[in-house]
Amino acid sequence: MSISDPLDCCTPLAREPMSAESADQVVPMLKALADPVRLRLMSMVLSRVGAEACACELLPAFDLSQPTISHHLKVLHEAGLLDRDKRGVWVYFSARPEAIAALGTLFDASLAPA
Amino acid sequence: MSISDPLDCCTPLAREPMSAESADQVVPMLKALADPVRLRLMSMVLSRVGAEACACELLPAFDLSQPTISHHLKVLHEAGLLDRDKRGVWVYFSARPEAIAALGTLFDASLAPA
DNA sequence: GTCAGATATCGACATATATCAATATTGACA
DNA sequence: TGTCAATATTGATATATGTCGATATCTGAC
Repeated sequence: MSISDPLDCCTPLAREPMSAESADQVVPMLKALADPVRLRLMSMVLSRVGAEACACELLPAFDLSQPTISHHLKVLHEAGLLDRDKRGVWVYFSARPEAIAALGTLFDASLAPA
Repeated sequence: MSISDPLDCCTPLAREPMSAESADQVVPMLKALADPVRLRLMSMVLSRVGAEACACELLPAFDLSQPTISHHLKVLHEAGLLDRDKRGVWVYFSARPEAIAALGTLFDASLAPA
């Protein structure tokens, strides 16, 4: 499974009209975050020291089934937003700083034309 | 129709675990941008001087029907990302800088815990 | 008032998605 | 080997969404 590299895709939206190809690269990340559960999962992981959290800690924060949380974590992983590391029985997810940085760049308004 | 105010909803994802209520406020904006056509529309508007563009200029950039583009612009408007101004027969859409700024803040990685 | 052009709405359809229950897989350990 | 606990996958279902054609609405010009 190929995880897209978020680094070479993101210039500020205001810099120039985004091409269809660039949009297709960024949209999967935005789609992944455009869900309240996944946005909170991402925030929970990012808030941890080291930006890493065990799936076993994330699950009880939601009133959702284990398969549903597992599905959402998979979506975030496949979008390139979370790395997955299995240690024994537990799985740890860590945020990919480049992905967050890329989105920060995307919405950087400083380059907007006057 | 009430357009959500994007200003009072966005702290960096990494600052603290986002509440369900905050997520529900931000997600509509992310949903609106999580589509390649809408992301490009937003970029096209933001790239213009004054961050404003006529619908008549946006339509021919896509190989899509006029109702489809009109629908996408409406989604961006209802998400609070675009303002709508009818001048005569033409409709001009302008970006709401606060909305972009709010998203920039959301993905500001500078506050991530070590 | 009538016409033409710009934009919006409606209704329909195909596809995508969020969720769950049931089940499978994986790994630690007795 | 067998069991238990953590996680993933599967299959099903209800809902949301992107798109179009047809039509409606709005506005300026004649």
